[in-house]
Amino acid sequence: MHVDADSFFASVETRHKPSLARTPVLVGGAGPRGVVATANYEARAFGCRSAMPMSQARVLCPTAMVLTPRFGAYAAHSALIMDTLRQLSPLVQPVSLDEAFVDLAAGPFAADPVVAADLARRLVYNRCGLVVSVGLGRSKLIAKLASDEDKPHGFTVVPGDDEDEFLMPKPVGALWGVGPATQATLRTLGIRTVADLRAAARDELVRALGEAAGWNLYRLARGDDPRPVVVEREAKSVGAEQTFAQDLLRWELPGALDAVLARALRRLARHGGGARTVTVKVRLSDFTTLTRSVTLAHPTAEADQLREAATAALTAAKAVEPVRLLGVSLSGLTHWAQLRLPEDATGSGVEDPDSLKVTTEPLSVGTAPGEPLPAVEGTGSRDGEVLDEAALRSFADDEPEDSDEERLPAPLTLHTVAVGLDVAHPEHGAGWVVKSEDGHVTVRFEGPGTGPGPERTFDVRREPLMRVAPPEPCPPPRLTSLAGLGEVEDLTAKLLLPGTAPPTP
DNA sequence: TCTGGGGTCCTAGGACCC
DNA sequence: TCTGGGGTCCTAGGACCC
Repeated sequence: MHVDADSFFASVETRHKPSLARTPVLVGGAGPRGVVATANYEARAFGCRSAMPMSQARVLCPTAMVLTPRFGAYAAHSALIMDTLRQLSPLVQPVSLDEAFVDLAAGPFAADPVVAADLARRLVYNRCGLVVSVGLGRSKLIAKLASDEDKPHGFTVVPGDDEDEFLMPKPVGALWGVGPATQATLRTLGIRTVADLRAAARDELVRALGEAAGWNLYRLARGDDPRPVVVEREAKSVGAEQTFAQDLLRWELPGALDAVLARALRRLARHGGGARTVTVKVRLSDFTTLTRSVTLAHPTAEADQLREAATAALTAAKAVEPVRLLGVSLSGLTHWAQLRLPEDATGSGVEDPDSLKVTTEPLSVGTAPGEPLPAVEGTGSRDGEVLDEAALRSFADDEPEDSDEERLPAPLTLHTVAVGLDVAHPEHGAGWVVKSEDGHVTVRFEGPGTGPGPERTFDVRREPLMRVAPPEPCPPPRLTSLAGLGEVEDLTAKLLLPGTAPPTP
């Protein structure tokens, strides 16, 4: 089963902001260089799409409400959706915040996949008011295409016998892994549909697309997709990047690199352990993109070492100003990290790992490679150079971004205010920022449990407004029925969780 | 209208090793 | 004496996904 929440970010927004129901909503970067992350269906009617420059979307749909993303709220809803799916089978593979594969054969519904799929959409709706599309098939390929088939609120079952009929007419671009470039290449071969693809010779595909992609498409065109549902995968890299509202000049680069690196380091700290390779990405104003990487002799979690490597990589890129984007990616991740060694042992250019081993103390007692390390701090380094949340925060302080980690509640300032954020007023209660204009913030006081609420405008220099955490996911005002699912009703009763109202007939 | 940010995977070339 | 074949690791770029 493949489950996909419909226009996920936008749906969470309208769930929390009842006054926006049935009106166009765009979620994404509201700044000059933002793009649309999600447009709801009302906005799509005007031609707005994901990945479109926000400036363009605003022209297409001037009446749309443009909201800054609230990742905390999306993560909470995502967790609830995934939890719900795990009640149908232990084998759940989240693909992103809003999407997951479920191996129903591994759960109690092995014999009733259709019931499970129906249950999935109803349970998710009743627990948080979000609508999902589900697809059922014998493979990930088919299930994913099936969930795409008639969204929103789709429910498509493709029995094994119908796979060819379902697959053949689809454009090749519908297949996972076939983007614009591959489509263009295939078009030169006269291949537009999966049927065309199936008629192509394997060697021809491999010649045109390379070993991996050619083989892959050859098999997918035949409905041959043995990929299993995998519950957990190790992260291979963590990183951060930022497109600046205005291009940076050369003298601004070191400071900007530090700030981006700080965010990457925070993610590394969350992952636990160290990294061996630092890759710096530079996008120039003409959009040409360069990457330069530095690989260390040993994985490390030390900010100084990683910063040194990042600086070296940036220098190697020989970037010419103006610079539009800077990024830092840390790869070669381990769950353990090399501590700083005495000066004489760490002289640059030490390449032979064995020569270092003698002086290397065990990193953290009782933690083997592969075992997650709770935190890097406190591993015994004396110079305090090991990653430390507080220290890192201190040099990333000037960043208004990263609201996802900010501690809430916090006073709303003109620096942190953005349309869509959750706020609270001591008298009027909880609401969200509708507008912010020269010191005056307009708030609409409503939430997932209220109807459309009233608007009020405040002078934030006088009136105390607090930024608060988003509302918790909660059942919608009207639940959908779980009746009519036959013998499984007993089971569904068991699956209903505390806090979820009983089904209405 | 002027192009986000988090990732994964693949390819090709070069260095290096046996 | 005039050039094999296996492999790994690293780097840069690019395609792709949501």
